[in-house]
Amino acid sequence: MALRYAVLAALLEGEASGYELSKRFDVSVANFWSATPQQLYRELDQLEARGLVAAEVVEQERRPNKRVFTLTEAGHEALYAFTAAPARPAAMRDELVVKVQAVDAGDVAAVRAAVAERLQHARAKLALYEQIRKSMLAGGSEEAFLAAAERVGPYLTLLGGRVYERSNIRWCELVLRVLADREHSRRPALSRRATSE
Amino acid sequence: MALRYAVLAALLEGEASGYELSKRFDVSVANFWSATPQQLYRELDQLEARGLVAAEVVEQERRPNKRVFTLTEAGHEALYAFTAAPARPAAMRDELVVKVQAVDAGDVAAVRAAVAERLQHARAKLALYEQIRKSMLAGGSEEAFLAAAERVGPYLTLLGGRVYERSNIRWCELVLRVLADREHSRRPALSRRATSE
DNA sequence: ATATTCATGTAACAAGTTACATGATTAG
DNA sequence: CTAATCATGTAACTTGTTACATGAATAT
Repeated sequence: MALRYAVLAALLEGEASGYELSKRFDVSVANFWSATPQQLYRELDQLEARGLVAAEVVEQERRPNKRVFTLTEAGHEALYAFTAAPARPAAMRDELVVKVQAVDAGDVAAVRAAVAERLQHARAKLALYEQIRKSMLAGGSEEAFLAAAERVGPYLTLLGGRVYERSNIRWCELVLRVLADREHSRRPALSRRATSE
Repeated sequence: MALRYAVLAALLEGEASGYELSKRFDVSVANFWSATPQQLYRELDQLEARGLVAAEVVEQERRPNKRVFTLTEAGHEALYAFTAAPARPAAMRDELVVKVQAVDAGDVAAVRAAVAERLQHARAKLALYEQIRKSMLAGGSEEAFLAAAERVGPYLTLLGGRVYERSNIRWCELVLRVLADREHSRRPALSRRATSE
């Protein structure tokens, strides 16, 4: 269900083609929802069929034609209704955390590498968010921005991404520290079955 | 794929029935993966068919019989291989964030209420994590625990949950502050169409 | 020359959710 | 006596992922 509204919310930022939306929803950028292009094309078709978005084919000269989508009145209403409905708690699902949970029975070096990679990624994302924030504030203060802005939602979710990545960074650093200490203090490479049987 | 390994990782903590696992994976508690009982029963059947877990029917007197699952050698190997494989980045998917993103075109009061609820939930979870942490440390220091513990994975994911809920709390408080300020400074209830058309 | 970007889609599959069904036991 | 806990499952459905396919334009 929520993908539907994420798409409608994304269209609040302005009309877009499926391709353009797929950028806004790209895992490596998205700070409020992520989805693959395939999900978006399917969802957009359904939204159009239900009349929540309107598609207009824009012919391009040197590019394939594109279908540009806009929110309809019904789409606005559906989005409004969504914000008014109760939200269910977010489910925790992160592969990396499973690896860390299983690290004692796993390949410690590989897990450390995966955490290090996540750390790098989190830092890159944080830097990106800071940049976006700067350009949103356009030289002014946060207070000024919030007082003047028509829309605060995108700014708030941006700050959410910032807070999230920061905590990611803290956790990754902590995990790396602990695993490094472990490797120093424990002589034998931990066998898979060190603790069991 | 990852649910499979999350189940195997959970069984590192000791044998369990489907029902018992469903507690460990309960959304309101899970700090490393969440899943519904139905997913678990299905996954356990598959894992058993592949020989990654072994089921033993335990007959109980005043309770329905239960199937208790344990990791097999093949299960250990599969889990090890999983930790060694590259992880893909976690996708961002949280309904509440979509509501916040759309708050300017939505029911502000309802969104505030939803954020407040999340805040409460995050505080409760944080308190739970602190309690679990305390009982894991068993009166000693973190250093002592890490030096002595056979398994550090569960402790690290617990800290992950702690860091995550803390950032959740910070964000929720921030969002509530901003939305409250907004309501004070803006006289007219924001119509859904205030900025468009 | 080759890779990347723009632009859309189909098909098959894997994962996750919801509703329903059963039935005994224990705690309030 | 009612609700919660223990314990397992089926079926239908919705979401999300992966692989494949097409094809031109631009940047390296």
